[in-house]
Amino acid sequence: MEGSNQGLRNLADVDRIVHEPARLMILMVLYTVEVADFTFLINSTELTDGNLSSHLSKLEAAQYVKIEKGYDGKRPRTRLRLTDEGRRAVEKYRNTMQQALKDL
Amino acid sequence: MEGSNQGLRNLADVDRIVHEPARLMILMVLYTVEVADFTFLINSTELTDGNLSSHLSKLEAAQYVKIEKGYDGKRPRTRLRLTDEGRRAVEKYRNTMQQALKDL
DNA sequence: GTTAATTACTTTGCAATGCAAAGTTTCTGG
DNA sequence: CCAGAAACTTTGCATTGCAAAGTAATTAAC
Repeated sequence: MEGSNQGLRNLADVDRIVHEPARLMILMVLYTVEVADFTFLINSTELTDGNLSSHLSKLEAAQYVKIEKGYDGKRPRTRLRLTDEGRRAVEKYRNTMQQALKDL
Repeated sequence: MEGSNQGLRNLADVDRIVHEPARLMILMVLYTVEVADFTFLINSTELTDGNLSSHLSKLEAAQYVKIEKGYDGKRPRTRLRLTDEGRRAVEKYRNTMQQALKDL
């Protein structure tokens, strides 16, 4: 078997997009609810609107979330959901971190 | 009981000193071996000497590791070890992350 | 014995990042 | 009307992590 520091080595290249706490919170919410709007994410993560917006842009650029802009009547309503790639990234991240922390 | 997003909320203020992958690797090594020298840490983390040095300085500034400079014959030898505070920080970090990732 | 290379670090330079604050646009209440 | 509020986006800036360069002492080569 490999040495017990295998989990440790994997930390060197964790996905920084996912690793950032604010984004991990966003991703965790989207992982479980499947679709959420901007306001819901503010409430569940307690991020400021500015930070939520910029993190969502990063997640979109990484192709981890899809941003669907629409309207609820006349008010803008943005809906967010994980892409398949985003879902895989979250799962990979979870495995990496759990493995690393397990034998710590 | 609290909602299941309690673990999520705790992510908002994870200890960034510990959260940084390079430093987490260093801390994990020191957590298990109790004392290590600079060269050993280069080998076990595969960080470059420059990065190891600067991360160790940060960990020292945070009072998470103690840097003991000495000599092995004529060659300089720096020994690193976790402080009690550093050990507690690692344990707290592990708990926070495991809790957050558990129900993801 | 002088030069070259290695060891063991530290410091510097810089592009990228996260957060707060300011800005924008549309809507609603009095 | 017009003063906020809602729903975002953009800007500004201090902080960071990494790579590359620098330093100082030691050993190796010739």
